[in-house]
Amino acid sequence: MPRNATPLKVVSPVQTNRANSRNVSALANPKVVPKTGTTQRIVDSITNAIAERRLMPGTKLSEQKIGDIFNVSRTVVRQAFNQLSRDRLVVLEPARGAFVAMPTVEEARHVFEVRNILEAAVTRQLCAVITEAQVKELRYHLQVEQAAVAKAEVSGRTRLLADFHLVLAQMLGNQVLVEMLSELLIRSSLIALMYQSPHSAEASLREHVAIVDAFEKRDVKEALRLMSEHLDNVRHNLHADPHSLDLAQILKA
Amino acid sequence: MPRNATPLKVVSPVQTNRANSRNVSALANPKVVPKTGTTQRIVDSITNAIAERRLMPGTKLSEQKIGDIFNVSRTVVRQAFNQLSRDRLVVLEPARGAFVAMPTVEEARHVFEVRNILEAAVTRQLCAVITEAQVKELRYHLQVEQAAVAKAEVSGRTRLLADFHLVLAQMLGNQVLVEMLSELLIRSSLIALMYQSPHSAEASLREHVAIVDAFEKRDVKEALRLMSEHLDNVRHNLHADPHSLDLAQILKA
DNA sequence: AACCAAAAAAGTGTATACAATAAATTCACC
DNA sequence: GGTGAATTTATTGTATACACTTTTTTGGTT
Repeated sequence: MPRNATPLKVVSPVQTNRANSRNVSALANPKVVPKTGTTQRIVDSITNAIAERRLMPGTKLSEQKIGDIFNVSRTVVRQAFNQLSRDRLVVLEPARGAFVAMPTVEEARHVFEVRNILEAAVTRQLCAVITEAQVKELRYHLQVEQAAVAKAEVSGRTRLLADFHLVLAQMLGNQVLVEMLSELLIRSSLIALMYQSPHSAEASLREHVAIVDAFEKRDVKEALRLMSEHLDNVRHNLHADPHSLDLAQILKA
Repeated sequence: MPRNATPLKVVSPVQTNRANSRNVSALANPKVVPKTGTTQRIVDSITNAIAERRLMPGTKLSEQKIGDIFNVSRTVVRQAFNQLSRDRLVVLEPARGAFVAMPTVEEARHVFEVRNILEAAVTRQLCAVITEAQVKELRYHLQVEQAAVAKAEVSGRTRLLADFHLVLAQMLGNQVLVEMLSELLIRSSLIALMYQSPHSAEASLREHVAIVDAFEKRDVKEALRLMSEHLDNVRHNLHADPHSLDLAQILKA
């Protein structure tokens, strides 16, 4: 599928970028390596890059280039790719390499359906047990979202808006649930990116506020309705044609 | 946590076991290698071994030994371990190695809670759209389960009983849902194994039959009740003390 | 100039080598 | 004889080498 792969061009690798120097540091400073999760750092970096729209769907990820950027060997990069492919953020084509995933409309629908199932359950359960302190915590989160939206901070904004849903799940104290929802949220952001949801950040934020209001009133019925509506709004505003994005990109070049 | 690891002893590796011959075949027959998913074969093999109770929780998995068994290098084994750790079937301890996971009681509770959420949704949705043909398919599956339970076929039986739940999800046609539930089912079998659920296979089968009956009558309310009860039965029969298993094993040796 | 075949280049798949860390053993000492 | 530090052994973490596959380039032909 990713036949027409856009060339790799990571915008900002977060890293001390003395790249294209092929492992000189290995001997230069033998003890400076952080040692804790070099492979995880790569996974996080690429995950962030995708979530923050710096890496476009279909982009080919070369093992050598990524390895050079992070000053590690292909072995480590390959491990990172394997993790990312388990998260469905990249697809591994045998003997061809790793590409940023391009979810189909069907897959997108399925992801949102499962999100709906999980988040409805979260809403129902949380409404029954939420405390005053937790409501305050949510209000604070909304303030942070507000700030990000106001500043037109595109990169962090998507992240923050998704985080809202994660915070709700975390309040139930079920780690398994949090992990699964987390995976779905990351995939959702990739989907939103591919199908360029026109659902504005402002609208999302408004809906989040309404949901917290319902939580505060312990109004389960209302909370469920709002949450379902919120997800529907995001889902239904997806363009059916993913190529609208690709073509725009291609025409620029 | 897996300080006291039982020594590795895979019962039947399914494989042409000319093991402990360190990659002689690499030159001997250069084209005979199946090429398609050598790493996946290892993942499946270990997954099966865990699900069928041939590999006990806490068992240390040595890269070299596994590699010798399958006649591959540690590189491939390591990839397999990474996948397995994403499925939570093995835990990777830095610089110490891979161990078959030992889920805590808390984790077990969380897994069953999420299963409950997902399977309730499956039951509700499927009840609304299930066809005659699908009911027949379920009846057939019950027959296969029956046969496995009757033959006291311990290894395949657990697998089959879990498969029932997966088939239900598959009938909704949502691949994302199937994958997530699949992960939870594998973890459930590991949990059942660790905490030695006394819930008998016969009881599970009876409950499956009752659930299909409710499906046939399109009785959503009844189906939901039965499914929830079924999961509760499995969950509540878990022993709180996982060491009962470990000690029994240790005392034998 | 367009098209196809063959050669070259680049990139992935796996094995192996070596360094770093943890486990096991030895041996001295109490 | 038991305990603990030091050494030895085993095992994991990472880099690199090489085989094989895919992609690109090149050069000849229509």
